[in-house]
Amino acid sequence: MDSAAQTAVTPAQASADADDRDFDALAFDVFARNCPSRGTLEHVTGRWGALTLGALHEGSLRFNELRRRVDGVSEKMLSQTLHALERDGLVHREAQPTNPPRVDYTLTPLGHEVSERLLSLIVCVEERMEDVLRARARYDETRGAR
Amino acid sequence: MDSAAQTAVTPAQASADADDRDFDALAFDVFARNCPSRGTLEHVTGRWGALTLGALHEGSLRFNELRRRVDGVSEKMLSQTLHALERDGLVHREAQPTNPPRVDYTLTPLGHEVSERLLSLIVCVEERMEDVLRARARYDETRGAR
DNA sequence: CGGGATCCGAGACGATACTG
DNA sequence: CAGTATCGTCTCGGATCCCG
Repeated sequence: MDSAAQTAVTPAQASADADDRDFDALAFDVFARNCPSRGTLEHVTGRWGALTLGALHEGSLRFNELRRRVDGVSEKMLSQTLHALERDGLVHREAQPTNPPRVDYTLTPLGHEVSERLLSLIVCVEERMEDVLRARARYDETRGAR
Repeated sequence: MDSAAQTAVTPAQASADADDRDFDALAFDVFARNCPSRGTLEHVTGRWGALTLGALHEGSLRFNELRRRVDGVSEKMLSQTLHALERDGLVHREAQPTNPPRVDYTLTPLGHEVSERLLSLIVCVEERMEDVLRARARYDETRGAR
C-alpha cells in the first residue's frame, strides 16, 4: 500500500534538520486544525456517532431498532448520524424495496475496526464510572460545587 | 444466572429497571439516556476532550503548551475542557506558586487508561483516512454531492 | 416503516478584554 | 503565564409536519 498523500520531497529541499517537528510518520495529523481526520473523528466520537457505532457492533440493525437501542436519539439526529457514517465508509445501508420498507444498517469492515476500538473505550469508561463519580464528588466538595 | 444480588451497587445508580437488559452485567449502561457515563464519555470523546487527552498522553504539559498542541482551541474551550476532565478525575492539575505562574496538567492513572484506548482509536482513524476519503468521494459521486 | 423539510431555542464556540 | 468574564455568532439538536 502506497500512501497517496505523501508529498514528494526534493533532495535539495530535504534538509535533514527537521528538528522542530518530531514527525510521527502519519500523513493525517488529527492535531492539525485543517486535517480531514478531525472531522471523521468527530463523526465517530460524537454524541450519537459513538453510540450508533457501538450499537451496530453487535450486529445489523434496522432504523427503528437503532432508535430504540440508542436511547434518546431523535429521528433526525439518527438519520443525520447514519448519513455521515455511511459517507465516511463506516456503515453500510441496505434498503429492500418491500412493503413496508425495510432498511438494514451494518458496519463495514472499516467500521468494525473503528467500533472495536470505540467499544473498548466505552467499556473502559463504564467500568471506571464509580471512580469518576467519586472524583467528581471530591472535586465539587473542594470547590463548593461551583 | 449471574444475578448476584450483592454486586457492588453504588447509591448513585438508583434507576434500575433491569427487566429488559439481559446482555451484560454493567452497572452503568451508556446506551441508557440518563446514565452518567454518557456525560463522561462525551467529555472524553468531545471535540476538544479527545484532543486534549491525546496531547497529554505523551506527557505533562502546561496550559499554553496544550493550546499550541491542540491546534485551533480557544483559551475558553481549553479551560472549560480541562475543568471537566479534572472533575471527572482524568486529569491532574498542579499549580506552582512561582512567578510567572506555572501550571502543569498531567493524566491521572485513570486518565491514562482512557487515553490509551482513545489514542488507539485516533491512530486507527488517522491510518485509515485514505479509505475514508475514497468512500466519501464514491458517496458524493453517487448521490451527486447531495 | 423509514425517512426528509422546516422552525426555533439552547448551548457550543470564538474573539476580545480584563485580572492576578 | 494562566486563566476568568462577557458578548455575539452559529451550529446542534428536538419538535413537528409531511411523504413514499
